[in-house]
Amino acid sequence: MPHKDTVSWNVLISSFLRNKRTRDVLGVFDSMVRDEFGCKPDDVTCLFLLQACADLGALEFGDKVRNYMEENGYGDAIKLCNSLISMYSRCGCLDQAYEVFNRMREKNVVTWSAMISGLAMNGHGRGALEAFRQMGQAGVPPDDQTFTGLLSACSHCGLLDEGMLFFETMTKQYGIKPNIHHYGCIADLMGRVGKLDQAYELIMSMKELKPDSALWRTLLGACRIHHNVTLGETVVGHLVELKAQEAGDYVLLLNIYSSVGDWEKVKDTRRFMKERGIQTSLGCSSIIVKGVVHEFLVDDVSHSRKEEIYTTMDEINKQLKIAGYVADITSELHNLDEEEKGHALSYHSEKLAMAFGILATPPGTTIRIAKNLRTCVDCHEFAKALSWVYNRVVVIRDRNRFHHFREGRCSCDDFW
DNA sequence: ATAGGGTTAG
Repeated sequence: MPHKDTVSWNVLISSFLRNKRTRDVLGVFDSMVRDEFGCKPDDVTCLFLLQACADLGALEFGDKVRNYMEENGYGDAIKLCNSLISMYSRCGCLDQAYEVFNRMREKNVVTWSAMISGLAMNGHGRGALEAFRQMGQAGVPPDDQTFTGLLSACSHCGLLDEGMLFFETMTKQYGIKPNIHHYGCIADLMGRVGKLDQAYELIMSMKELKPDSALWRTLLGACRIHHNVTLGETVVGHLVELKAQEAGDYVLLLNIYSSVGDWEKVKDTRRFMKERGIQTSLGCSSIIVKGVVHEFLVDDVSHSRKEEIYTTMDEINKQLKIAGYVADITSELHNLDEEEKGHALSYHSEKLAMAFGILATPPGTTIRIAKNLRTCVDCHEFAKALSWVYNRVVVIRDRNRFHHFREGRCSCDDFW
C-alpha cells in the first residue's frame, strides 16, 4: 500500500459520500484510527464522518467520532460542532444536539439554523420558533436555510398564521427571495390544515420557479390526509406531465380512493399499475440490539427468533386491545371487511421491529427503529399505545422525520 | 477534501 496522506483519504471519503457509499466511509475512518494508512483523521475527515453518521442514523458511530474529535483537539471547532448538532438531530437525539448547541460559546447562522431544523425535524415546532426569537436577540441575521427550518416547524405544528407571516417577513424584512423549499413548506402548511385549494393556487402562481415533483408530492400527501380525490387526480396529472410519477404516487392515490370507498377506482389503478409494471417497494424496518442490526419486512418470517417475535406480537396486541387500542384501517388498500383489515395491518415491519424491541431489550430501554417508508396511521397509533402500556420511549425514524412516542403520545401528535 | 435544509413514499 503506497503512502497516502490524510488529504488524499479525505478526497476518497468525499467521493464515497457523493456516491452514497456511506458504509465504506465508516470503514475508512476505522482504518485511519487504527493507523493502517500511516495518517490520522483530521477535522475535515471528522466533518465527512459526521455527515455519514447522520445519513445512516448511526448514533454510536457518531459518538465515536465525537470522542475522537475531543481527544484530538477538534472539540471546539465551530464547523464540527454545527455538524454534530445536525448529526444528533438526524439521529433523533435532540437532547444531545441541544447539549452541544448550549456549550458552544460562539454561535453563527449555521449553528442556529441547525438547531432550528433539528427542533423542527423532531416535532418541537414551538421550540424552533423560540430558538428563532433567541437568534434575533443574539443579533445573528437569518438566511434562506434558517427560514426553511422555521417554515417546516410551522408546517409540523399547523401554525398557519405564523408560517404565513414568516414567509412574508422573510422577503420584506430580510430580503430573502423564497426558493422552492420555502414554497414546499408553505404548500405543506396550507395542505395540512386543509386549505388544499389555496395550496394549489400558491403552486400554480409560482412564476420564476418551476414546481418540481417533490412539491407536487407534498400536495398529494395533503390530499391523502384530507381525502381529496379530485385534487389528488389533478396532482398526479402534473406529476405525469413532468414524467416524474413513481410507484409511491399511485399508492397515495390508491389510499385516497380507498379512504372514500371508491373500490372501482382502486381496482382500475391497481390494474393500471400492473399493466405498466409499476413496482411498489416493500416496507422495511430495522432495529439495533447489542450492536447487531435486525431487519424486518412486512409479515417477515425470516428472523431466527420469529416464533418468539410473533408470540410477543400477539401478547402486545392483547395488552393494547385491553388498553383501548383499535386497529386503524384507513391506510389499508384492499376492500376487506373490518376484521380482515385489522389482521392485514398486524404485521407491518415496524410493528415486528417494535415487538422484537420489547422482546430483546430490558424494560425501560428506548426502542429506536429506522424505516425506509412512511409509518402508516395504524402503526403510529400502535406505537403510541405501546409507549403507554409498556412504559417505553419509542423513536421511529422514517425517511427524514422522527416520531418520539412517550406515555401514549407522539411528538408530532395531530400533525404528521 | 470543509457546516446548517423543507415536503412526498403501501
